[in-house]
Amino acid sequence: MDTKTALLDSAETIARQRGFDGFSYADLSAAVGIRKASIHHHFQTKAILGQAMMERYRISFDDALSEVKRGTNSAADRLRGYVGLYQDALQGGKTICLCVALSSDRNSLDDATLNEISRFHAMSLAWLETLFDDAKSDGSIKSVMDSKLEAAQCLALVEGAQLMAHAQHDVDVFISATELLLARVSA
Amino acid sequence: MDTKTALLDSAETIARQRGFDGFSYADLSAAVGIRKASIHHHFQTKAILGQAMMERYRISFDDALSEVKRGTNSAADRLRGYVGLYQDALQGGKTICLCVALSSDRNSLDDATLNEISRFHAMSLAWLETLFDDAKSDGSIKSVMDSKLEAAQCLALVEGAQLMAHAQHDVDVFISATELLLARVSA
DNA sequence: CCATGCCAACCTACTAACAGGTAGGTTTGC
DNA sequence: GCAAACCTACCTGTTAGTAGGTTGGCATGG
Repeated sequence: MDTKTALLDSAETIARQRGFDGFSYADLSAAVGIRKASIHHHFQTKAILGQAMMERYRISFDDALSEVKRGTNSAADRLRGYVGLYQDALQGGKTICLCVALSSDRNSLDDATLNEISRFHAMSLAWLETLFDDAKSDGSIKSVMDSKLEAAQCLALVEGAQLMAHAQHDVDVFISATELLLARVSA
Repeated sequence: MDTKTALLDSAETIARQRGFDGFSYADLSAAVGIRKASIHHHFQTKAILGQAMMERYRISFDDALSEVKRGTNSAADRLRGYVGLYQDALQGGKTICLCVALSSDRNSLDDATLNEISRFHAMSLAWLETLFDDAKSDGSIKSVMDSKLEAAQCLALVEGAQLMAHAQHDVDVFISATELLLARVSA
């Protein structure tokens, strides 16, 4: 496999378990099998690696969202798919969404990476807003209020649920926290 | 002021801005005005300091919750007070709840501190569950479902809203994310 | 077809800064 | 005179990052 991709893969895996400050070039070196110094050949600084990692994550998450949209018919199903993405990302409580993981260590990130996080949020909010707009039309989600606010609430909820579930290494925490949201569609 | 208290104050302030990995004994030394080595006289290890910090935070938050309960008459007012606590803790987006801050760096925490985080969650959930139980009686919050689930959802929401608001250093993100929750009481 | 040059990819060996923590001595106030 | 509180000076390990050399494959020109 391409070394650069392997580095991004390992960095993402560890970052999603331990945060941005939680992985070092030494960790990556061990995981990928090249010397620490050689990593700098692919990513000159950790900041550059961080940005590349977050950018790739945002794009692949965007793809996943498109996939959810393509594979569902109602807004309700789409919401189930969305929450499912976050639940899957938990992997039993051991890992979290990269965006949540990096948000925590915001002080060690450079502006470019922070900007990627903002773009991730904006992308998610726009996707959710469309979802709730559609829900108003197809009536598949109960008592939808302002779509923008529904989107903001929904994103904060899944991110917070992930954070808590990860803190306790228990996916049930996530399930409980999102149950009422999903109850608005499954009744 | 008591040096030990000053150390806890500084540690909490920095931890709430930058996380547990985000502050060092050197930082505390500079903030409090004693030498790095002297800090070990008060807190032998950083793990001990972390636990003491989280324990103190949990207790003082418990007090704040009691205060909210004492100062309000309806479940609705209590919920407003609760969300207000989290919004105040943001201080414009610069700091977050210590529990959210430490949850992020869970891998650098020892078991005692993780346990404090669990106790914080349990305490919050119990308090919120009572709140929603009372809301069912006094009818001051719209369409309350299962109280346990409402509590889990509410806690995840405010923690997630804090995380996002902090990531973007913008308190409005918190306000948007919690607006619909508060709309259930202010209508 | 082979010599030359070139460059990406990797290496060893190092640095300066910083982390948490320790050993052991000094100050200060009851 | 004793102990809590603080100090200087140090240690070991880890961090991101750098300097500079080696390797191996590919393209070009004779």
